[in-house]
Amino acid sequence: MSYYLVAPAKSFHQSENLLTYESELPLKIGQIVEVPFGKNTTIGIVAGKTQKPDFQTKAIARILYETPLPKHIVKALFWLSDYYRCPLSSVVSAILPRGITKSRRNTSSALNNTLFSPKSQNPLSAAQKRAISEIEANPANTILLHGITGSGKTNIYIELTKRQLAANKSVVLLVPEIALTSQLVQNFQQHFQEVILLHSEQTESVRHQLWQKSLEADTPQVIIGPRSALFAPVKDLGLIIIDEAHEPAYHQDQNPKYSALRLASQMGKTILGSATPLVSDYYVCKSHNATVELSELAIKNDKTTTISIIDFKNRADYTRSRIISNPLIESIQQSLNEGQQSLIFHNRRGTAPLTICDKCGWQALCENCLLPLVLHADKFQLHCHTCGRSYPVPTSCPECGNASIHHKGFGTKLIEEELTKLFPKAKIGRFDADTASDQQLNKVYSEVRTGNYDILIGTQMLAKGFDFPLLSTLGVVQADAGLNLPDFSSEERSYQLLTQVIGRANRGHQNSRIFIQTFQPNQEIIRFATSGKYQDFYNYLLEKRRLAKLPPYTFLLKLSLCYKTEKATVQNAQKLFRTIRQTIKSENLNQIFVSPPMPAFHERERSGYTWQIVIKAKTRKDLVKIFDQLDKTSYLHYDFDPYTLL
DNA sequence: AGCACGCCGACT
DNA sequence: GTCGGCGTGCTC
Repeated sequence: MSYYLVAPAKSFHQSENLLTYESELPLKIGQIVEVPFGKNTTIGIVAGKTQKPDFQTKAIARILYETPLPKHIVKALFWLSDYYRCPLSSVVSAILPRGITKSRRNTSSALNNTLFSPKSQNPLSAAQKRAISEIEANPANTILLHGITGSGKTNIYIELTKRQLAANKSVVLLVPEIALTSQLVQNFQQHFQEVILLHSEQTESVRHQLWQKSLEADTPQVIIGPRSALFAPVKDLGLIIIDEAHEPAYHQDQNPKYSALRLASQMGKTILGSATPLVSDYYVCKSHNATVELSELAIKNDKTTTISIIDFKNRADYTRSRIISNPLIESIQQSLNEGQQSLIFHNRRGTAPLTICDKCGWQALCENCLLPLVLHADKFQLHCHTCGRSYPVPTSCPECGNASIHHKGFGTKLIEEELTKLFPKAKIGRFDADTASDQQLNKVYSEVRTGNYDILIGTQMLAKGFDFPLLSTLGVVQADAGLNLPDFSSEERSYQLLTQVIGRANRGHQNSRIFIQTFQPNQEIIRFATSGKYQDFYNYLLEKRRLAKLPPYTFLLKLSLCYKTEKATVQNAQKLFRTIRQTIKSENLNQIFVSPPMPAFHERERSGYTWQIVIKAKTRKDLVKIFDQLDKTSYLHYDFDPYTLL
């Protein structure tokens, strides 16, 4: 009889806790087994052999797969639960596909998701060749490929992948969202026969079968998918490529909370591709001499682009419309006359984001979240964009009874109304989460591309990955929207978004005119994004981070407490705060900065009250030390290296 | 984490 | 009483 340590998919809070089971058959590390657990059974991953313990053991029920998980996946299992202090069970559940115990009927058509149509690769430019040899010569494990939009990062990914396959190694390519990057996906499918595409619209059965296919394959694989594609059990993982590595989609915000960038770096050689890297990632890679710059356009471009910044406060520019400036209107007209497209970008859905009473100051808030409700005039409803509830539009104030209800601010639906009035003959299309929920995202995508539209209105959905060959006018309605959120990453996200939007017009198809409307025309971020100078932005933000003791100069831990009542929340938050201070004192820790408890930005989410405490530390080790001494209850939520503090 | 259990204050 | 909210213990 042998004894094995098993990491179960259920219910253990402490990360080191493995369970011991007995087995007649020999087991291999990484094998997936079904084991008895309490009154039920669960699945688990074999973690190692052990001695007979001094307690009664139960026998392993069965081996689910003969083939064990590859080493890099087993390593990821323990690294994740240790680094992020999350339950081992939550990691096991994330690594294994849903419904792994079920047997699947083989529907091979669903599995053949590749559309291999061999196509010769565009020849590599000199700059691309140089970038590839720099990457290959660099001994660092994680390399940041900093390449502007249109510099041809895709070509580099394809070449690196070819070389890995030739060496019999597998490649995992992470993309933020499959639908929006489908040009990249199509390019890969044209070059590689073995591509396995993973995405959120696949059924449990298809995902399970694709997982099994890569577990049992004996040839190297190319996997394309979202952050969870890192858990594809490929043999001989040679390279992980993370495209648009600055995207928030690479941070999972439910347990196991993790950053796909950090995890990838632990699993193997990693390339981070981005035009606008996160300053923390750039800083870390730079300090390891692991950045590769690609600043030349792949295709020479003789078209001109002009950028005008238009002050929202200068009302003389807004005589024809309250929200679309005269120069932008004139440019749209010119594009219409010349049979070209205009793109109007605004990152706020709905008609109006505030509904208030002018007499008594009452404001329409969601009963659930206490956040402002957004008017959707076409449906004649108020919507909560946080929890999705909808309410009727009040005609008189529920507080004072006066009929002085007003809707303030503007969203994409109001912009659509406005443009329809200004250009009654133009074909106008609005693309945001409201239109995408009706239709499929992919359908929206093809509609935009084949586009019979004269004017496109959209949120950040349209800012990413789309190529508009006919675009000659680009308007950003309010570039400083979202810039002043009380969060350390809001400037960085505004910069990224604005850079991406501007990139839509900079593709060299047409001479194009860009109009940036803003209340803050001299704000640094707006200046850096419109001038396209990443280094200036980087230096500016890095200095701010240093002064504010924020990443990359410190590590962050966000603790939040959520109870049903405000009283319980505040009391427990204060108790938590005292415990933290005591730990710092008794452990004699230095350079730790603890914020006092404060209401979270989304204070009322999950129909409870949330307060939070943020700890900054010079070393991550100290953060872990403090965390490990706290009483863990199900009311305490925690996030190491949080992406935002909201 | 998720579940069972038992304790406690608040309310019909 | 009894119900909702909360703390505690348990899982090889």
